Amino acid sequence: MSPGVITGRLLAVPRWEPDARTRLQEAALALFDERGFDATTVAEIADRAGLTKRTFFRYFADKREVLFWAPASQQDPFLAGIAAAPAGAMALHAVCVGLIAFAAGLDEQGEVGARRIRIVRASPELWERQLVKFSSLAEAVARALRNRGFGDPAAILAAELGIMALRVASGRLIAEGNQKSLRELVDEALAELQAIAAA
Amino acid sequence: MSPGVITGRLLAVPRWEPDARTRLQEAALALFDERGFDATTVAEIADRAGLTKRTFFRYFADKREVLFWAPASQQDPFLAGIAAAPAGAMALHAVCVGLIAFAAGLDEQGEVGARRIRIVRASPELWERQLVKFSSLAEAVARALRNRGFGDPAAILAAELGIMALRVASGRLIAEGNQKSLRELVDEALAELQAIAAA
DNA sequence: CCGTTGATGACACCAAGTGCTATCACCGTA
DNA sequence: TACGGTGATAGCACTTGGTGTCATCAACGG
Repeated sequence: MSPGVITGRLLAVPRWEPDARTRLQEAALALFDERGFDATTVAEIADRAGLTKRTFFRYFADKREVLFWAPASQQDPFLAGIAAAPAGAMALHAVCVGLIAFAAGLDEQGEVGARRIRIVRASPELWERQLVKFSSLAEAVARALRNRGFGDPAAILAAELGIMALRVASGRLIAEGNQKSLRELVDEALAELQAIAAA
Repeated sequence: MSPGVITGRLLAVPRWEPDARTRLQEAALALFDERGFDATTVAEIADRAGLTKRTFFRYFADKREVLFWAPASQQDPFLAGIAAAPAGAMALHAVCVGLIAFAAGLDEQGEVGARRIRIVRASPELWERQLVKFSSLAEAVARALRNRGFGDPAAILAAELGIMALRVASGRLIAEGNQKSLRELVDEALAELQAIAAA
């Protein structure tokens, strides 16, 4: 924050616009929405963001990742919810607490989040990647459960059950045309799950 | 089976060796095992099978599919098991019957099946595709349950629960170094699942 | 004033995947 | 026997995803 820095930032034209990563994500979301994922090339995305193909691949490992990249903090509500669950709770109950907080966080993204989901469901390639994301989220949840002292069959299975509810709920989000929030749908899926598995 | 046909088949050198698809699959399995998935090109696979890259893509939609393609009849034990479950059974019980038959079928593939699983787990790209296969198997199971008259929350969730047990079991198959058969591991996973979800 | 750092551009390159055309054994038929 | 249709393949050009490498040049520190 020295005067020199301020002068440089305010008077000189910066060599590059800031937030390259965000610009790339916005450009990709817009183009995928207009033309579809397959009909959009990486060069076009980079172009709209005022960058080059090579720079795109410095920020995202591949073309699909641009739609999935998120700061690691997006998982925080989930993991915090697990950590905050009452001490004597069962593993699955801790997962429910975290999952509901997580779903509420996604609901807050509003229209951008909904467009994202629609684009992902429209492309088999993107849906494939979405499944990977669900799967690694399940692994993160299982780790969080182990940190709370749960043993291994319980930790893995409770994590997978929670993510399964999330997957089912996000499937219904499209089918039901946004009548309900993701949070409500997750609630429903969890309740149905208990009813079926207990039988 | 006319004489003309037999003469042609026995005396003339056939223009192409038969079973191109199988040859491609065997070549791919061998090369992936030797060098790994990434270090193997489609041209090399086709070459070892005595074909060309272009022909490879006539049989398989992409490089990964060569490891996953299977005659649709491989799912038959699963679906038949669901159809054969006792009339009054709950959805999840029908899924258990089919799932165990399916796992037993995979166990019969022996060493080839085990190599396949090892190769798939070694490559993130292939694991991504495996998740898709699990997911579409879940959809097929849900359809079979609907055909038996189960309603929709129950059909989808029971199907997902069964596939989840399969996924967990196949994960342990690697971790435990083939001590147990997939069928045994599926049994265990299903039992643990009930214990956790019922709580 | 000078050397370092870091984000970017520029370029060449490889491999996946596709569209199109040519080939030629096989098969049925006149 | 001759002839035309069929189907699996080769061959080739082309687009695109993705990577390795080097050059550039503002900002920063001494």
